[in-house]
Amino acid sequence: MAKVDRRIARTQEAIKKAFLELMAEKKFDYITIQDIADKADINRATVYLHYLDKYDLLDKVIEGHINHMSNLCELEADLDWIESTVHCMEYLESNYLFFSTMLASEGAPYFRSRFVQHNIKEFKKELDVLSGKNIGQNEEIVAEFAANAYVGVVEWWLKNRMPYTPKEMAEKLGDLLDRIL
Amino acid sequence: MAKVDRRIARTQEAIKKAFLELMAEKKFDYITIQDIADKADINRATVYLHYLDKYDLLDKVIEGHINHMSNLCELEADLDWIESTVHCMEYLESNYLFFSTMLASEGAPYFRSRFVQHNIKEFKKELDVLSGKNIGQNEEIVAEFAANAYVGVVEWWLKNRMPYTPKEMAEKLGDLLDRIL
DNA sequence: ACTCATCTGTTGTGTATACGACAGATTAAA
DNA sequence: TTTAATCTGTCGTATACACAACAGATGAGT
Repeated sequence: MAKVDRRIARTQEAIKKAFLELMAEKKFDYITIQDIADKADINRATVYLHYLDKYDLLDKVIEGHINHMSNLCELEADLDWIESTVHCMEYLESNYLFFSTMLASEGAPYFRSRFVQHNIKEFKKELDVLSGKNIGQNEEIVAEFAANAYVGVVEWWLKNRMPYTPKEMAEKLGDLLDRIL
Repeated sequence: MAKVDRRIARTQEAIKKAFLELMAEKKFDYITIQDIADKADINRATVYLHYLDKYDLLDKVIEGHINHMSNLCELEADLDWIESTVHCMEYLESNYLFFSTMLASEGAPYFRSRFVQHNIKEFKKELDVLSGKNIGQNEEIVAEFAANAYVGVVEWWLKNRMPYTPKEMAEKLGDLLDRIL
C-alpha cells in the first residue's frame, strides 16, 4: 500500500487514541473537538484537516474496528471458522470499553448498522442458494436474516457484560449459523 | 517561558526518548543517527534540524539531567540538605542505566566535566571564605576540591552498582562535605 | 586492491501542522 | 432578557517536518 506521510499517520493515531480514551470517560455526545485536540496535544484546526466533524471521526473509527475484525477473519481463512470467530470475539472483548459505550450511547445505530451491513456482505460471499438447505431461498433475505441474528447476539453479549467466553460464543454462534447457511 | 511549537517539543522528546532507549541497548559509540531517527520514527534529516550530531545530542541530554537534578535541589531549598540530596541520589538511581553506561563509555568525560562544573558553581554560592572554617582559603580551590570529591564519590557509587541506599549516600556525603564547606 | 553496504551531513521542494483570529452557534448563569 | 463563556468551522500565514537525492566517509568482506 502507498506509504503515508509519517506526520499523517502520527496525527491520526493521536486523534483516534484521544477519542477512544474520551469515549471511556464520557458519552459521545459530550465529547467536543476541543477535548480531542487537547488530549491528542495537537491544534484544533488539525482535526478538521482529517475529519469533517466528530461524527465523521466516529465513522472512521468504527470502520477501523470493522476492518480489523474483517482482517482477523480473512487472514485466518485457512483456519477453522470457529477459530477465527474466537479471535473476533476476543477482539470485541479487549475493546469492551469502546464497544459497550458505543452501544449504550446514541452512537449505537451508527455502529450497529455498519456492522450489520458488513456482515451481510460477508455472508453473501459464502451463501449458496443453488444447492443445499437454501435452495429456492432469496439471497438478500437469508443474508439479512443471518447478519441481524449474528449482530444481535453480539450486542446482547456485550450489553450483558460478556457472560460467556469468546470460545463459548464462537461455538454457540457457529452452531446456530450452521442451521442457516 | 516562551511557548514552544508543539511539533518541536514532540520531536525533541521523541529523539531523546529514542536515544535513551538506544543507550540501554548499545554503547554510545555504536549508536548512529539512523538508529535514532528510526526508533523515534522521524526523518533522519529532522534530527539535524535540532542537533549538530550525536555528540551535541548527548550534550543536551546531559544538560537536561543536570538541570533536572538542579531543580530538585532548588525546589526543595526549604528542605533539609540531606532531604534534597536523597532525591538527587534517587534520581541517579532511577536513571542508573543511562548514567552507568554514560560513565562506562567514552561519553564519560563529557558527563563528568559538566557535572563537576555545575557543582563548582553551586558550591560557590554557599561558600564563605570570610568567616568560619575557610577563612583565608581561596574560593576557587575549595569549590574545585569539594565538587571533585562529590562527583568522584557519585561516580564510585554508580560504578559499584550503588552499594548504599540514596539515604545512606546523602548522609555520608553530607557528613564529609560539612567538614569542608 | 576492490567492491558493497551503510552512515553521514546537506540541500531543495512539497506538505502537514501550529497558531492566531474571526464570526456565528450554543449554553449557562445573572 | 442580557452577559459571559465555550465550542464551532474556517481562514491566512509561518514554520517544522517528510522525503528524495546527493557526494563523501567509513567499514566489512572478498
